[in-house]
Amino acid sequence: MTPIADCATEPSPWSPREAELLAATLQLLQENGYERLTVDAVAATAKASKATVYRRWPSKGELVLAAFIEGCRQAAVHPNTGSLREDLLALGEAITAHATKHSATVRAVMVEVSRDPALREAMQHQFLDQRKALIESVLRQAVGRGEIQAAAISDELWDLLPGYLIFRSVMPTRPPTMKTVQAFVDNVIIPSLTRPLA
Amino acid sequence: MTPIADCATEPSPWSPREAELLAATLQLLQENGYERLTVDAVAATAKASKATVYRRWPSKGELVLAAFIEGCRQAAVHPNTGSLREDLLALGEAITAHATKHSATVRAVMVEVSRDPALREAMQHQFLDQRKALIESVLRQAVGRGEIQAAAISDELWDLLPGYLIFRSVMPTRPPTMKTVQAFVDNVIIPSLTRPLA
Amino acid sequence: MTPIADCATEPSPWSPREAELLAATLQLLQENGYERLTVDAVAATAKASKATVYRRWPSKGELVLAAFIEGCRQAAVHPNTGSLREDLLALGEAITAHATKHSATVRAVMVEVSRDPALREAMQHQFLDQRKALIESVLRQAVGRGEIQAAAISDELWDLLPGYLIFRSVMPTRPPTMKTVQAFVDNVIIPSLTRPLA
Amino acid sequence: MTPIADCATEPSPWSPREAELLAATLQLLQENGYERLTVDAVAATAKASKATVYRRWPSKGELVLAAFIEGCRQAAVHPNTGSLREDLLALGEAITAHATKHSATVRAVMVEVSRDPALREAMQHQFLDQRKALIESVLRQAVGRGEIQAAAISDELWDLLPGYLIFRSVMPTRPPTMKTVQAFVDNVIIPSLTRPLA
DNA sequence: TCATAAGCGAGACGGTACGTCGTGTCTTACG
DNA sequence: CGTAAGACACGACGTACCGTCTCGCTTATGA
Repeated sequence: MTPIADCATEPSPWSPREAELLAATLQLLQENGYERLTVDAVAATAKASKATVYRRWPSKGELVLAAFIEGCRQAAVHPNTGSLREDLLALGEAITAHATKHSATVRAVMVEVSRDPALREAMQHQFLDQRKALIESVLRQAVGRGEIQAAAISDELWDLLPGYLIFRSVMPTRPPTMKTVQAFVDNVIIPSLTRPLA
Repeated sequence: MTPIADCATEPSPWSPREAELLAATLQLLQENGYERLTVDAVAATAKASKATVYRRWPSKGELVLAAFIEGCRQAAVHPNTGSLREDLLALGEAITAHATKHSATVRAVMVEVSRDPALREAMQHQFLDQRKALIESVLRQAVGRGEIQAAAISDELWDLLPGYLIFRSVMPTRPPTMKTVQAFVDNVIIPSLTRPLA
Repeated sequence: MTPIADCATEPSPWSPREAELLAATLQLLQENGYERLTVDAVAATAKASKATVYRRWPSKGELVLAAFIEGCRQAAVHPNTGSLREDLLALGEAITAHATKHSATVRAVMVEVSRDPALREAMQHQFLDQRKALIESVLRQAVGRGEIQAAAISDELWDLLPGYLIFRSVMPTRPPTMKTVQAFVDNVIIPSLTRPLA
Repeated sequence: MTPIADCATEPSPWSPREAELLAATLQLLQENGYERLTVDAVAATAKASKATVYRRWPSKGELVLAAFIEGCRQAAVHPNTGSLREDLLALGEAITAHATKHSATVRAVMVEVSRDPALREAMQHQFLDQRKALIESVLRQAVGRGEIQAAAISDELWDLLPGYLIFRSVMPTRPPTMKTVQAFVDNVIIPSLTRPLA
């Protein structure tokens, strides 16, 4: 079960200094959560000034979203194991690991994105589109291998795997585990993808 | 295996005055989101004073959680249609309607609950436990009717239906619709519950 | 130098319960100063309820003034030593002792009285008039004994002795002492009263 | 024995912005008294924000004391008429005018200074020391002119003139007038300073 | 002897100011 | 010119106190 990052991860659009600021943001989000994250603290941690931060990201929300997307970009995986089940497990585990580690960030992003259409836009184009493409590519490969039928691929429910796992990460009472991922893949996704179609 | 559809929803633990405050909170949350909700505005809307609010709920987070739970309690449904599919659809649609309407509140609750163990506790005992019991009762009824096997009921994934739908409500880019619910029930949950078991 | 309280001190106009409340007020004023005095604390100290306090004295200001006046009434002296100097020393020392002990109360009374004409009125009739009469009686006795001329008695400066001593009590940097009183009587008041008149 | 009448009043320690804030404070104190003065109103009057006020003066008490001291500094007089009586009248009238105009501030300062040792300290070094020096210089000039004996200068009663006049200003029932000052100087202070010494 | 009312304790309530903190804008001085 | 430092206006937070009020409980008389 070796995830293979052959897929060209597009390069970071950020200068080294900007990457530092985003990393500081991510770290502080992880430590303190969103509400206790202050732009002052981000600047101080990166030994920068608030103006430097605001010059790039005109609001706390944009900063946090940028940090989130950059964090996801860095942690991106492109499993290609030759088996649908293995691909899904790899993907699920990667998502679980990252979302659990950065659950505070995910919650913050949900809040901020819902408040600002521009952020929604950015989220869509800089993150969701890629993720959807990734999942569809995994499924199409499985179709190619004859594991599932093409008609089983749903546009409505393409985010089933990440959606449920992120829900679980974001609910602080029951963070997902590897057992969760396995049960979800074996008992939900595979049955759904291989169900008899009308 | 007693039907519970009409089971007495436990009574509100709040005095009329408190209910007013929670209703005002819920309404303002819906209108403005969590960050733009001010305790002053809650008090003003309910023609109360800030002190009156803080006497009950010592922080904005606790107020919002209480309002959320009370809102869920009032909107609670206990479907008992005699068919698993219909029960799940009814449940899913109720969850979707409520979560879509109150998505800002749900996001806020996720953030607040993750910050305070006491809120986590309250969330668990005053909300999640009931919801889990409700879903298990729906499934057990289906077992009683022979629609599914008892072994298909999973403790790990009991929140599959609400989890995914709430994820969709909370991601502002793709709110769930009735079509989403139907596809999810027919193509994911039912296949999962009726899959061949080892 | 024996101060003699032959002068009929008029009886307290307060019931025992009211006297308790005023005593509690006075004590708390002494301990905490005016700003940290709360009506709640007064009620609690006297094991009464706020309503009981407010029924008698409709505001914190009136309560404090009443407590002040009652305190002065209880500590009143009427020196009659047969010597002007001794009378003045006795009076000055009594004033000094009381005003030093209750300086916080005096400050509070000044503030409150200046804010409310009704309190000003009460202060005038229930306190200042008596005090003025007392001092004039001491001076008139001295006139009778031939110690000073009647013309030396000034209506403009009748409060010279209490005025300066209270000023000193109320300025927290230099509370008056017995030495202050003696110097003031010997070097200021007596020279003033026995100065050559035009 | 150098005349100090025209001595350079030490410059204001405040920036223009700070002076504005203190002026606003002083004006509002005069209009509303201390209790009805709000820091919000001070900030609003000076088109500043509360934080700006609190950055300089960490409490309402410190703000008010600073405003008082600055007000006194601006109104300071250094009489040098060549005659003790005239000097004292000038001083007394200046004190009376200022203390009458700002009686609410004086009362507030007494209360606040008595509550906080740091304020007491500030009051002592930034105000009382100067005032004592001023009076002693007036008296020493009179000694130089042979009007009074050096031994008549008392360290215990140096604040006789301001003390009584401020007492009168602060008691709202009998504010001092020019007649008061004249009577006090002629009938009390001069007799005291020119009394036969042992 | 009992009830009916007056006074009381307890304490919730609306209101208002406090002092704190974070955001996003701006200016100043350095490199 | 970009940056670090940090002041500033704004506005919400959570706390405290005032003066009003509504509850029951007691107690003290009048039927």
